[in-house]
Amino acid sequence: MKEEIRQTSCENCVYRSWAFEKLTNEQLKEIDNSRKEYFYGKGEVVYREGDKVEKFLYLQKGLVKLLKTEKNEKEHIISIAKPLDFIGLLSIFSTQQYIYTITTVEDSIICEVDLSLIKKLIKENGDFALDFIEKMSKVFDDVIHTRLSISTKQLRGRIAYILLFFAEHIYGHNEYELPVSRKEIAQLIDMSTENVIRILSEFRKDNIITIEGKNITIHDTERLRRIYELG
Amino acid sequence: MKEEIRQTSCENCVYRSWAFEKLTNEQLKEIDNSRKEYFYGKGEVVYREGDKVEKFLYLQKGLVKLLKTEKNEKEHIISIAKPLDFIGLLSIFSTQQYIYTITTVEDSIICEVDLSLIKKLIKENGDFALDFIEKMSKVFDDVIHTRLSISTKQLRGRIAYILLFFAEHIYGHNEYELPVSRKEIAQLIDMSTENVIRILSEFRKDNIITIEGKNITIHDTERLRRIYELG
DNA sequence: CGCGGCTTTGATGTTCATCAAGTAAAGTGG
DNA sequence: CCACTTTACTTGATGAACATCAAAGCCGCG
Repeated sequence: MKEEIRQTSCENCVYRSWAFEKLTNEQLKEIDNSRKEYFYGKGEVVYREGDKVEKFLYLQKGLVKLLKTEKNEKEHIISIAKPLDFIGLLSIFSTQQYIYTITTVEDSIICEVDLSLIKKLIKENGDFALDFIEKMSKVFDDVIHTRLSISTKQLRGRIAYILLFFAEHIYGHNEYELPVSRKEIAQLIDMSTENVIRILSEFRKDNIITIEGKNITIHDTERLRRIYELG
Repeated sequence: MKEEIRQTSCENCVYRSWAFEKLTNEQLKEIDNSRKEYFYGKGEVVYREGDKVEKFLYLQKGLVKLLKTEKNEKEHIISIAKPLDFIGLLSIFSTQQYIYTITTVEDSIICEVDLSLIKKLIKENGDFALDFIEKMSKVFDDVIHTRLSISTKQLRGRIAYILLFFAEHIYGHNEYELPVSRKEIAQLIDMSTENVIRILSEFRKDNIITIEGKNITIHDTERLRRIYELG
């Protein structure tokens, strides 16, 4: 279901005013020429652990997850990325191979640019390079902050976190359709699927949220935030 | 006990052949001029959460820890850095203030360079910029990999990890003096101090290690590695 | 319509933090 | 240098938090 498409040009892309802000028009054109744009249906694998890193990827639309398979076969979700998050960036500059698997969790559009071109532009354009470093730094900070938030909290706090994460970071609404299964939530925040369900039910009984299948409505954001902060 | 010293020049520094490999002699001289070198005794605070970020730091000698204080007052160690690890790097390019506290765990020598100078050199020297990005990427990968290893394992696996970490990553010997207290180990790998002690004792009873106060000797590396890998 | 995956709830057992209490080691002031 | 205080270390006992197991309903899909 992966298929190449070409809807927009780089000039009008949201990334223009973000990652590629510092590029000259010439340089942006180079990107646009090297670039391939792909549509992926929900649940498709974009790259697999061990695949060779040759492309710089960015998510134009949709939602993806980065996951790692443990030695004991368990899958573990590192992070969920939306457009304007770098994806796959965690390793592309330091290893030859992907160390995470990237999978879509919603229909997505992903652009690929030759990594060698990005490297060339970093060398050529100092402002771009510095901007790039600053954005990398921010992304990494976020990931580490998140992992730390999760690992130091107990289950109720983690569920509160993930509910707020989708509401505030991903959708910007208190009412949304969960793009992931209960099991995926469990993999993301280090707990068992059963307990994800149990605690969601608790929150429902306490009138903090409403659940109808995948549809979540948060009624009491403040209370949820307190639960998150107190762990 | 912090005091300014000046032992070496950048030209002979180990960093020369690492972070600053791609700089010209001219540029390296700029670094050397801007640079201040400090000695810190064991246990001193280098920077505190909330301090303004103005300097790029690197550890020339010694060992430091990065820690974060939770809302509930608990301290949590993010990572332990040795020379050639970037320190404080996790945030210096994305925030105005340190989001971690940096403390020495052994006597250390730390160099400071104006961050604005590093930024200037990144803009001027593309090879340096790219090299810098690659090294950042690697450091971040390591931190994330470590956090993930720790959070998905149970206590025995975590203790095995930390014992191997010091043996292989920090000291390169199976016999070493622990630079941190049991409590600090607990803060680093998310468990209670009591259980750190209990599991160390178990490993001793099983003849995997010998403990004499702070002195650790690993007898059965392979068994430790199995414990680490199986969780 | 039946099969497999997702969801839900209850019951059970394990892992782990916490509490308590005591010993050893390491600073601190006179 | 010794009494004193504090901090680090250690072991056992208890209970809470959580994973795991089991069983059943639900839903989408071939």
